[in-house]
Amino acid sequence: MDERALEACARKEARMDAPAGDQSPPVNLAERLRRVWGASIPPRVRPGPKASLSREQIIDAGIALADAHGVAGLSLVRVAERLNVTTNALYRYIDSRDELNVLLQERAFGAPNLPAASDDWDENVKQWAHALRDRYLAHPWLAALAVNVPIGPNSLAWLEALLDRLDGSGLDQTAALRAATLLDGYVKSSSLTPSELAARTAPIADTQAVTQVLGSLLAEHHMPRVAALVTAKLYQPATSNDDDFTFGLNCIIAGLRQHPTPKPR
Amino acid sequence: MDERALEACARKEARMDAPAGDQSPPVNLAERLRRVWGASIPPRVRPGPKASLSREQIIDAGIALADAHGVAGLSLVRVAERLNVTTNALYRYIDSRDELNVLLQERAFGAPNLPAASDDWDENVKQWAHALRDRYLAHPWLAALAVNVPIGPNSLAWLEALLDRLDGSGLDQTAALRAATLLDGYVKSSSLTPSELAARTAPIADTQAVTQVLGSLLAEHHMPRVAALVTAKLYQPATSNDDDFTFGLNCIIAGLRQHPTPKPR
DNA sequence: ACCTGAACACCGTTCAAGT
DNA sequence: ACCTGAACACCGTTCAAGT
Repeated sequence: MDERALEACARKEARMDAPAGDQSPPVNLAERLRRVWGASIPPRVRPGPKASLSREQIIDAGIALADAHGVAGLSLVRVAERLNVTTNALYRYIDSRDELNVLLQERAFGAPNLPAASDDWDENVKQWAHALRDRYLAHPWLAALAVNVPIGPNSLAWLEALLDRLDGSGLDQTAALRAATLLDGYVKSSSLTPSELAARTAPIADTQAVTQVLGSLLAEHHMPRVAALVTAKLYQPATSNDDDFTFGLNCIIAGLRQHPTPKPR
Repeated sequence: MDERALEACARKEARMDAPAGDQSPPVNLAERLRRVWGASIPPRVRPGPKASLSREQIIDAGIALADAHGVAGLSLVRVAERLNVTTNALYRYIDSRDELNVLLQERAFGAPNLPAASDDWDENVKQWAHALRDRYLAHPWLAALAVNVPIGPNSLAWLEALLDRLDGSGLDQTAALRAATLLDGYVKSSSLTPSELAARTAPIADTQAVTQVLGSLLAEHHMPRVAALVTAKLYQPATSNDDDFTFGLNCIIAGLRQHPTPKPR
């Protein structure tokens, strides 16, 4: 009898029996924090063969892969392939796929590089938003990457920079955090390209037939406004227009200016 | 020599050779449109054994699964398991995993049920936002579901309803669409719970040690504002506060009211 | 027309070896 | 200490059968 098979089977049973058997083994967050922040730690000299890889190389490969093939094309297997290594070897350098996501996000965000702040807090915030958006546009997969609450130095530095620029607005701490969340979420969601959104991306090629069919369906179900958008070719996912972005951004900032506390600029 | 193996190999080669070999076989969108909208089509009487399943049953199972285990726990395998059927059998009813996502989204959104509109367009829009948010809160996985541009009757009905309620604002068609996109995106992104966000959800249990470590890292790197949030326990992902949502919503609407064209309410 | 069984091309992760 | 080989538990999808 194969002991290994039995063991695996037992493991599976345990998983199925678990009351809310979703949670993976708890991640040691404190440990990950140190790992993610400690990128610049000099490689310790250790006995045994020296490493053939480095975290930086793994990140490089991941970025290249994602840039070329999107989130869907990113996997540990492909990263390893690109580095001429077996997949398992990567686990000497990273914890899990999840940690790779965090590292890629950190690299793609980079440290915030903003134009010098002026006296207008709202101008400063707009600059921040455009700068962050540039990062998203440079890496279309970035907004689609599955990552938990930000814990890396770069993501947090962007948040810090925003809070700094919101200081001039006169919003109290709670309101400032809410404003920051709103702005951050807006930049991210407005940078989400539909091609990255769906796992299996479908070329929406046959627009002719589609608008035809959709148009009659919408008429049939009495949705005149959406129908108007479709026939006016306004309902096009592809065009992530820059004017669209500015519209939303201006709207949010105008709204913030309206908030009780802020002083007029 | 095994013909099958050869064939598969050839297929793989073809995939690898493809210039931008990401795209899956193009989805026939017009066909999917008909399938997604035609839920109420009476089952045709056909020769052969009658179906043991229905699209509705598959959707039921998918919803139950996602409600219980989140996006990560949703798969064709599990759906089939729950219906006492092999995975392959599902392909008699649905096109692909992608189509299942669309169907689940449609079901979870449901047809918009809104309180009667008043004279205040901004009040009407707020009601819309809260109603949609309720749908997201009822199905925490909904905001995390990977779905392309909305094409189903329910998603589009929600959009239609919003555009209808924006009519009173005096915004022109372009501005109204932008406002709708902004509002829709805000409701979605503000409903995204971090537990659904990351593929392998990590229980951020050891807050004690984490805030400790993070605090000193932030001090070291001169991020006083973020540090203040952490020590003030404000930087908690869990609490998707209702006041937070209202803040952002009010802000957006106040901003819209500021827009050149709209008439004051 | 439906469902199954078998096979395929992927995934992330773990463990026992080799050096 | 590092890397490989082998194995595992998943995924979605296709195809040739059976009824």
